Amino acid sequence: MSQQRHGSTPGNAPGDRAGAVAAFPDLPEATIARLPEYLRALHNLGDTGSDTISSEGLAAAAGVNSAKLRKDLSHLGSYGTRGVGYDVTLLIEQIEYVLGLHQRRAVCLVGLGNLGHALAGYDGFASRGFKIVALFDADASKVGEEVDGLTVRHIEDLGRVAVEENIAIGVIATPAGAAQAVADVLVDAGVTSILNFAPCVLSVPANVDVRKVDLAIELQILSFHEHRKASLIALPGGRSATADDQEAVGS
Amino acid sequence: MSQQRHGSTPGNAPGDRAGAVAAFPDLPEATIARLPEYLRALHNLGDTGSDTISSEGLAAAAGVNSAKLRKDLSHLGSYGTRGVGYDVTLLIEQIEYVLGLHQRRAVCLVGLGNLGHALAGYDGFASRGFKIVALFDADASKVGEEVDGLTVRHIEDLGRVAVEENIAIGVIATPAGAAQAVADVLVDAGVTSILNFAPCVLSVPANVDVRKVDLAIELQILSFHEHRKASLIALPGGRSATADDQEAVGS
DNA sequence: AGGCGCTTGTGAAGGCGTGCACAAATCGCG
DNA sequence: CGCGATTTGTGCACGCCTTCACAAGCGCCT
Ligand SMILES: NC(=O)c1ccc[n+]([C@@H]2O[C@H](COP(=O)([O-])OP(=O)(O)OC[C@H]3O[C@@H](n4cnc5c(N)ncnc54)[C@H](O)[C@@H]3O)[C@@H](O)[C@H]2O)c1
Ligand SMILES: NC(=O)c1ccc[n+]([C@@H]2O[C@H](COP(=O)([O-])OP(=O)(O)OC[C@H]3O[C@@H](n4cnc5c(N)ncnc54)[C@H](O)[C@@H]3O)[C@@H](O)[C@H]2O)c1
Repeated sequence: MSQQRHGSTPGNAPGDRAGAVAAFPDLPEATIARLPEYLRALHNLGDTGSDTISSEGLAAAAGVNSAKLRKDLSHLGSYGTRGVGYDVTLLIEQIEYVLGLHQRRAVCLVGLGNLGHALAGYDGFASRGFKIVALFDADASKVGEEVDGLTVRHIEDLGRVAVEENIAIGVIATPAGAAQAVADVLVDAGVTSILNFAPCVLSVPANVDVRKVDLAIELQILSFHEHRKASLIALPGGRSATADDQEAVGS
Repeated sequence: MSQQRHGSTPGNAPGDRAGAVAAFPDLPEATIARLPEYLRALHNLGDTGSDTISSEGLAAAAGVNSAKLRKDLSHLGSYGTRGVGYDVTLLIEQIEYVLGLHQRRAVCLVGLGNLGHALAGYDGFASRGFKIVALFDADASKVGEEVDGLTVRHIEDLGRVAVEENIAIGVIATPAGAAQAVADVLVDAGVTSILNFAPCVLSVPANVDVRKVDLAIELQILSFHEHRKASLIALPGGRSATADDQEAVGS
């Protein structure tokens, strides 16, 4: 993960694709994580009339502080007009370009169980710049099954198909025990981004990015806050009179 | 959200439930988010022999820095032995107590579409201290359906059932357009923690915690890194010779 | 043309989180 | 009983991120 900094050429507009292979402003990770939120808010706003949006308005729609929003957007090079706001369509274009959404990314999904089926049928992929191009499973009884227009293939074919379809992102929806093995297969096939739904840590080469979605972690964080809230609040309001350090569910 | 610090009474073991209503060490959010990871790693290690685990070993299993792990654990009050490590079962007990997992939390799920069905059938809830006690949907054709041992109820009944079952956590798996309305219903019913799968921001009172899981955001973050990697790397190794600023998917 | 109100972009300050490096503590063994 | 090996707990420094506050810039109205 080499870093690269360049103070010059701030005008890196989506229009001038000529020298577009050039370097990237190295955005803070925190900013990158928020750009998709801004993008969604912009798309929602796009329908509702106005051509421009103020940082205050967009920040409200995205649920963040307006100063933060301005700083985030300033990192990708000033596309607002003082006294007016940001041009909605231009800003959408700019953010989509930075996120690499100007090209449709090929995604494969591994593991067609409970969760895998839901993901395969999810239209949120296509509507946001991604396309599921292949489904894989190890279970012979699943291979050949047709899911949402795609035929489930055996995981052994992953290496070949990944190259054919130029797959960049792999989604793992297998049990935790199989996840590392699947990750290895994906890495061998040249996939450099992995989204992992299995509750386990994956070890991959440094050039591969892994993000994980763990339902249990989210719930446990919420549980902590419940616990804290219940232990701090004495008994004002609501039905919280029931002591927290007792049974919550019937049995 | 008042803060409270106490240097005394470091022995706040999960055993002495007598004065357990007392204050909480105000843990950093970042630490809280990692505790579930440690817990999972500990459970995995629990089966494999040894009674104690070193910070180095546990850190490796959880995929974090060992210094970070020690600092995290130190926040909940020193349960390790110098020269030896941490007692596995004791540490599990302690973390589970801090996370409020000593009691089983009642969870309800709203929206039994594609994703909702997968979540309802997920065994990762029960195995980690949660219990789905009710399912809700607005679609009359879904109400009455039996899913994984529970009957889908109409969302109008949510208020009543939430009190009956003492529901603390609500999971939203409806389309984005309905999510805010569902959140309002949950809040009115006294639910103070929400896990939101719909791609939208929810506005709730300050005492309600919301966490969101957004697939599209995760993918777009990965997409950004793909874009960056492709624009930085010239053409060494792999099959990355294909220019990034071109088509990725067939059409 | 000039002034006024509005909004962006950013300097600076403060807070939070991370990781190093080491002192303190404990165990096992001779 | 003492010593060395080992591992925890933490002081400290550094960097990232957030937030405030305000100057600079832009458009509109008179
Ligand atoms: N179901 C949910 O709502 C949910 C929610 C959050 C996380 N998860 C996690 O997602 C993962 C999948 O959950 P699920 O409920 O769909 O499980 P599942 O058992 O229903 O499905 C797992 C699928 O993976 C396939 N598989 C197993 N080993 C494989 C391998 N080596 N290569 C390819 N495919 C393989 C199986 O054949 C099966 O089809 C689990 O790790 C689970 O913890 C599930
Ligand atoms: N399917 C996935 O894999 C997936 C992944 C990530 C996020 N999501 C998100 O999760 C949500 C659900 O996705 P889905 O694919 O299951 O959609 P879906 O359309 O299949 O299911 C939505 C369900 O919500 C119910 N519903 C609608 N309005 C309601 C209301 N006011 N009260 C109660 N129930 C109501 C509908 O009757 C339906 O059963 C969406 O917001 C989607 O963006 C889905």
